[in-house]
Amino acid sequence: MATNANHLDFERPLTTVDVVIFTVLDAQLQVLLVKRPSGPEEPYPGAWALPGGFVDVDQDPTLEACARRKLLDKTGVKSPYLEQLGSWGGKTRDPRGWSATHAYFALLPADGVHLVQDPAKPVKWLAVEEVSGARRLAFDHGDILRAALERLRSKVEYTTLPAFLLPEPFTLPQLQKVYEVVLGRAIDKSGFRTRALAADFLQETGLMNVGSPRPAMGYRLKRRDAAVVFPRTFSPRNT
Amino acid sequence: MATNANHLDFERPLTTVDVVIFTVLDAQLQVLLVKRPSGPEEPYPGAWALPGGFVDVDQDPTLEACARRKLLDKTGVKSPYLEQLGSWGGKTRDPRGWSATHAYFALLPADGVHLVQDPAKPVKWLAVEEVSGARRLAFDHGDILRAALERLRSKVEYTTLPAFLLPEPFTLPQLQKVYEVVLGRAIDKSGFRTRALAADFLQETGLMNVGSPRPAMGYRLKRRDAAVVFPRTFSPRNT
DNA sequence: CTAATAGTGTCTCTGAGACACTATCGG
DNA sequence: CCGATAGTGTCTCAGAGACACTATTAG
Repeated sequence: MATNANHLDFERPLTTVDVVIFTVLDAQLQVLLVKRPSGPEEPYPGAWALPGGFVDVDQDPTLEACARRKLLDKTGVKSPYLEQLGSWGGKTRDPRGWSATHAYFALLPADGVHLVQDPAKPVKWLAVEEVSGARRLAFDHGDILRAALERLRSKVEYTTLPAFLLPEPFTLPQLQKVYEVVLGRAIDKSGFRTRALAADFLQETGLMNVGSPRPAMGYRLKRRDAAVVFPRTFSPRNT
Repeated sequence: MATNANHLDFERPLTTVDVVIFTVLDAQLQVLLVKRPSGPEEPYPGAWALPGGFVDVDQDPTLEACARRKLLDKTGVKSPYLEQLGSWGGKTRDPRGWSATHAYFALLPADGVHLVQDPAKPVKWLAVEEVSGARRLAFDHGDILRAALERLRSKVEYTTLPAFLLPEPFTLPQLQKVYEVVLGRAIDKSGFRTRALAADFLQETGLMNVGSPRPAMGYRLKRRDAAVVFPRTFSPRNT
């Protein structure tokens, strides 16, 4: 560490990873939130925030591994759909100093999750519509959530992403419901079915009885590692 | 800084910003590269790399401002099209320690650029096809460049992004050439024109003589701050 | 049988691809 | 007048939207 190594001797930003975890519960799109602890030096004590935290240079080999660790910590889920969302960094976003966060977003079926409660940091699902005004999130997590929602809603228009929000096997009517919940509008059944089946990403698993009069065909994903892209987007006429 | 503040007392990753700067020059898509300095403690001495470097917590208010600063340093260009690409971070990507980089990508017309040469760090344009095999980039910049290319090529299919690669005013045949260069294939003229004009993102600036027999209408962008999205993607039949 | 949900068939319309055509310039 | 480039018109076709239709179950 002689003359020339001092060029690393400057202040480094704080580095965190945050994860926007979505699911569909009670026919609503929900996001996982964690309550900030209330120590004297803690920023935003008691406020709700996205799950996340500092990168641990000893424990985390990569950013994505760090995101998966945080996800596993809170939900017990090992391999959900996970995608990088972007990064947010600046002088003022954290009162403790210049900080940069790497944001990921994850999709998972609600039934596979046992929320891991820690008395110091309660965890809960909240419908995304409820996050607003009074219920502001800590840091710039409101911005990050908005960006995640925008990304999700835009991708839902032309990919099979919503399938990752459902436990397998699922029926086409169930899948359509999820599309409608995320998009916030109704979709034509016939078009939806043609499109979904033409995309060739589903495998039949036999008829299922889901409490509705007529049983429906059950399906599971051919591949759980990536979403499939439709040739065109959904979009109502006259818009 | 008593009992409770020590929780910030751990090793922080190195934080950098890198910018993938594209232009079209000599009918080729080119990327700006900087030669790594060759000090004794420098990683990848003499190798070509993306322009970038450490975040300066005193100088940079945000990540994006940091990217713009680096861009201005090398090219003298103040406000090109700039978009976040993603982040790459891990234990092994930089021999100096755990590091995370925030990558941006920029599009600019070649004619507006005076490359700012620094004897210690030469700068040059290189056609993206030339970056490969023997000409490996420093760090994981090869991966970052690949991701930027993928993002650019995919967006070119359904947005007006390539317009940011041309000096204004430009003609539709010129714009079409840029699309073809980026996509690496020919596009039908008639379809291209209908589509471009229907997107309503161009403003006529009068006929231009560009050395071809017949003068063509010149155009400039109605808005330089964002790309416009087409209703469908380009894509040849039978694919 | 009826109600309710699953699943299909048919018509239309938009917008892209292919390609032949016309228009306008320099020499 | 000719060659070259700018710009237009016409046909077709894929795939989404709208919506009426049939199928299968529970009670």
